[in-house]
Amino acid sequence: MDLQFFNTLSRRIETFEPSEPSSKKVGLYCCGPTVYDFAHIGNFRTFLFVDMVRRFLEFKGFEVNHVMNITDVDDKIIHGFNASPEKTSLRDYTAPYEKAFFEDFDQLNCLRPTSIPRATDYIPQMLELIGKLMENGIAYQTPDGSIFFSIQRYIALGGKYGQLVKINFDEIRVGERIKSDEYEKENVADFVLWKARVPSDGELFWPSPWGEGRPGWHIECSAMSRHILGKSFDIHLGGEDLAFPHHEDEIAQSEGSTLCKEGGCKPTPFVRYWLHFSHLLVEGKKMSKSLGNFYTVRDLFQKGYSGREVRYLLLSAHYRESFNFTLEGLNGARTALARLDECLFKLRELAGTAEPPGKQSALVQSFDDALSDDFNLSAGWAALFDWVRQTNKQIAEEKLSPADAAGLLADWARVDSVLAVCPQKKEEEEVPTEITDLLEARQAARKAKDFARSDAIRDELKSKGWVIEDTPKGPRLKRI
RNA sequence: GGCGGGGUAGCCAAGUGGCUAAGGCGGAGCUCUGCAAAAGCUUUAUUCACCGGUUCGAAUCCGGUCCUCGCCUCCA
Repeated sequence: MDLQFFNTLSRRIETFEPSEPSSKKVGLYCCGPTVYDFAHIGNFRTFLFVDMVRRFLEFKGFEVNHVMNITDVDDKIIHGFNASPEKTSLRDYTAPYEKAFFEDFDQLNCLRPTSIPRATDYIPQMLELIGKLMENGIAYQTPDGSIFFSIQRYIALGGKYGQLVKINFDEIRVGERIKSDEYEKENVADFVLWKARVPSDGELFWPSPWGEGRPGWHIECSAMSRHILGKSFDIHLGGEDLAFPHHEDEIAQSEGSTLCKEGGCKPTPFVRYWLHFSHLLVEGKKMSKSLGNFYTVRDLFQKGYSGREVRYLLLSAHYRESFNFTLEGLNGARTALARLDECLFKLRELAGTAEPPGKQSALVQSFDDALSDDFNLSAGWAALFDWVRQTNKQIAEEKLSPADAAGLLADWARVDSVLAVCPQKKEEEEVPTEITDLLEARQAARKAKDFARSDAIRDELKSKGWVIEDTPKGPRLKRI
């Protein structure tokens, strides 16, 4: 089954075809973190979905050029930097947040993007793009020195504004929802490409043909994506809130630069498919610090939850539906994954060193079908858990040969190349001799039918963090 | 005010015209066990916010009502 998903551009589900079908190469861009604070679980819902999309494209045999930018200059960063006691360099200020972001990123088992450009490394490319827009007469300078994008002139030259969101300019309530801007732009919806230097910026500014200043927010993504992926690429993803104005403005800047000032040129389409991810609710409410339902990923790690548990939960629902994140749900994730682990453990035990037969089970097919249908992860998980139940049954009935088990494990590996919830590294820690001694003592007590003593030892082990399961093959220790 | 999502079991969540309304958590029952288990199996919505309508047939389509969330401002 071909991959199909909802394209915000057409507002309908489309079959995905890369621009170069023969090469199977896919260019993918996602707006990355703004490094001024630790990323919260809402941010990571998006990054997790991006990772899932990338992994599934690879599962489908595509070769993905995955670009994720780092926004390391914006209002919040500038304010934070100027308020910080040691103003060494902007990079020194953002580096710890960037580092923390990737620690979280790795914990959640996200694959590193192919390229991770930083905004401040692409100022020349941004200036070049702004220059092109100035040349086309689409951008203009205000008396304070800032450069704005003129939506009116962009449209006059043949550009399309409002590709992602239907905009009715007459209905935008000026002053009520849109703050009257400190800059003197010609039109309400015009947006800034270059912000002229102001005293509060301190020492943070870059030179430009139009005076000292710093880039507007939207221009970085246009400049970086164009530089790395080209004027036109396949998929752009991000949170739903970014559709307007950020993504819309990216389109305007990028396509505007491909117009010609005399008019009559057709714009080169910026992106062929847009994917937007819905937001998260936490305990039924919008996440906010004042409500006390605001979690960074590290908060959850500190509460003892693992990356794979967070990953499972955040990836358990459909990407276009808002998802209600709860701690109760996270506990549920733990139980569900433990059941999966149990099944895999038994399969590994059974498979030993046997070779898989090489034929694919129904699991991979139904998983593929589920995700191919607009990334229906819920259906994907359902397929997986159906498989777990069936597998458990077959194990219990001793119907599986080692080769069968190896085959099932191979199918699982295929599915997990997308889900990525397999325990990272080898989490199987060494069992301390103290614990194995206790286990042996308990076995001796059981053999002597001294059950009071054996149960006491079991309780002691539990208090030390180990639980015993008596299986037909003997006792098994599990870490709590 | 404009635009766009939702309302499915105790909770989370698929399904968008027709087999028994997925799956996960929780609960219940059972099995293995000396007893247990964070082990396994089974079970758990005559019903899909409400009211009308279309249809042989609707959770799914149409009209209305109520509730809820998001975007239009920095925002995943």
